[in-house]
Amino acid sequence: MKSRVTALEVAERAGVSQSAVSRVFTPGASASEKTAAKVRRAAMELGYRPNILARAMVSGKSRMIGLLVAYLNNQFYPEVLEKLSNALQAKGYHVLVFMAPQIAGDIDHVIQEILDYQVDGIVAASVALSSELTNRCEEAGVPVVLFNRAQSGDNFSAVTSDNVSGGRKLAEFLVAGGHEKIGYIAGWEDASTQRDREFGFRAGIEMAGQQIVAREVGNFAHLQAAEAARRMFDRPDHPDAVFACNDHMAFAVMDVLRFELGLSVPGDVSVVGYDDVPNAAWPAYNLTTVRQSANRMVAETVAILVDQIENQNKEPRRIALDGPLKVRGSARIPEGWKT
Amino acid sequence: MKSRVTALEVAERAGVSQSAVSRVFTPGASASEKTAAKVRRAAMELGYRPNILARAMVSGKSRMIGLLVAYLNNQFYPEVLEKLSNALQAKGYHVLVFMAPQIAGDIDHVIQEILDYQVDGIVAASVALSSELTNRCEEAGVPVVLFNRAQSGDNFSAVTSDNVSGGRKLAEFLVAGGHEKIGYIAGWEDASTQRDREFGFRAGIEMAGQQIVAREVGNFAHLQAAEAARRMFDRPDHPDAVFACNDHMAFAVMDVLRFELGLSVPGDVSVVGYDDVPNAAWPAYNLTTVRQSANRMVAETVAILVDQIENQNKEPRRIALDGPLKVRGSARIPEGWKT
DNA sequence: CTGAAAGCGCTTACAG
DNA sequence: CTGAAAGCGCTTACAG
Repeated sequence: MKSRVTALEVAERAGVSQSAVSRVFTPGASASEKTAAKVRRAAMELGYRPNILARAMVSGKSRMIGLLVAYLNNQFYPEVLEKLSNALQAKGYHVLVFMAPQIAGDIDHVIQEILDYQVDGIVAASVALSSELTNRCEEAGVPVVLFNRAQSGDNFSAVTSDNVSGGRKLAEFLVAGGHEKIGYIAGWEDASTQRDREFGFRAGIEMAGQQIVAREVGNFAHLQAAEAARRMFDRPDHPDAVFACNDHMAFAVMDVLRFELGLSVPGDVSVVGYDDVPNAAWPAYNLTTVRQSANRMVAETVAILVDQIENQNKEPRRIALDGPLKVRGSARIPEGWKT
Repeated sequence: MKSRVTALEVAERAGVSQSAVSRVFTPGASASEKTAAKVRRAAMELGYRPNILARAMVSGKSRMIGLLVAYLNNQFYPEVLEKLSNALQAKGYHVLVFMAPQIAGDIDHVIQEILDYQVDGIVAASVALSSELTNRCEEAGVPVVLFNRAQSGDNFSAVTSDNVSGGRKLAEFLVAGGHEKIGYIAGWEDASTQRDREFGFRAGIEMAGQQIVAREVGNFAHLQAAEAARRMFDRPDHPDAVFACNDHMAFAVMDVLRFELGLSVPGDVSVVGYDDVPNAAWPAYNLTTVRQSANRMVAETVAILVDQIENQNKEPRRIALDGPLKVRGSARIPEGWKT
């Protein structure tokens, strides 16, 4: 193991100064074509590549973005990670991944660790940050984007879909389908997505003069959603429709209804979800849901991050993207609602 | 944005030298309890945390592991990423993620980028590396572990399941189930997992005096697997059983059989897969498969990596973990095979 | 355009 | 145990 080639070695071989080597490898720096050629030649022969960490030290830019993520078993997040990583890669950044701890209090530690790596920005997916933490990030000059989670406070940006509107659309759809006993399976109660989707859903139901007749908590988890479905549906007077707060839970609900309780979906019960993960379109589920575009959310996230990093723009931005209803066979489809 | 607190500032406030501060924050370094107390106090008051990048420069250890990954839409990989990240986090390392480009030739560039970040090790999941690249990594003293892919060459480690044995088990299972027209849907032909699983599967089939009667290529992709299923089954003399080279493809195959071609699974056709991703156990699919334990594979990967990094152990290791057959309802179950 | 010098924030021999 | 000094591999004013 011979250690890495250094800029100084390249400089010596090319017969120029270390500064010259640096300039040739720094886009936009001034170097004559003649010098550049000599340097590039020597670098090639020696197999030289600049040490990004050293560059980061002096420039103060690590070109790393910290990503804090939970719920990787929910298909939405792998998609987000893939797209985020690709979009960032295209801009010369890379993602340093941190799994969010189960205990909310431990999240602060992890954010500190992320900061220790001198990342240029942070994306926090589906986690809440204490205001103390967002303050620390602000002091450190590290922009933070909350992804798929909103939160009060004003020193960070947030990108979500319009969860209230999405919830309302689902309510209107179920009401139009003639349902009169509508249930709701909640996500994690502290999550803004859970609260907003439920708020919009209830608003839509109440607008039609109805009430939600049953409510259980599934905490965005497969097993807990299945339990919730059992409690809600293993009884004669069960609802005739249910909104599971995300697709990931809706799949568990559909499986319980069909394979444990012998109920037909959508014959006996209409099921709808939220996210439109790839699975939702698979025939086995064919789930009616609200599309939350990972593509668009990631694009907004990257745009905000890069703007804040490269233009020192300190203005936090809140984005709530509208998501269309995807009407599919897991629910009774009212006349004229087919998409 | 006030810039970060430095060790020197802490030293001044604590009335000690910069070296003393460094020692207090370096596990195992010698500092008196008295000094340590003063330093810790000053650090706390100032909100000091060591700059990991600066530490990395002088120590030569970045505590970052580069992960090159493709196929994030295959549920196996999010699970791997989550577990790998957690296991590494527990050892004080973190994962820098790079998405593998579609074009095989571009993979070399990406590995170079990974190396530029001075990672302490590399995990390449489901991608092949040119021997030139593994040589570069070796020269740079960066251990490489191929994950879920084997390859000839001798300067890197590899962790897989025993794909040959797994393929054979599936063949024996299908033969025992009385199937006489067995088909195979291949993954990406260049992948060692594809080759090994097919090899084992064929061996098992031939051991029973049979031959594979149909073969199509699904390239490990959902859409292409669906196409492959259509070609194979949209005809009267279709196979009575099929092995899709991974679960991700098997789901697509099952959906096509049931919802497009009106075939019953397992009534008309038995379907088996490989991986045992979470979805496989869901009632909608209930897929018979070979368990490839992300947990165990990740544990081996981390053990190898950490050993090579921390003990300068240069010995490459190849691990092929045995995976049990998970017998489930997507296939006709022979007497006594229920697990 | 180019080079010598300083410095990014640490750690690590080396003396004491 | 502790401090002064050197150095990790770069970039960036500063002169020329």
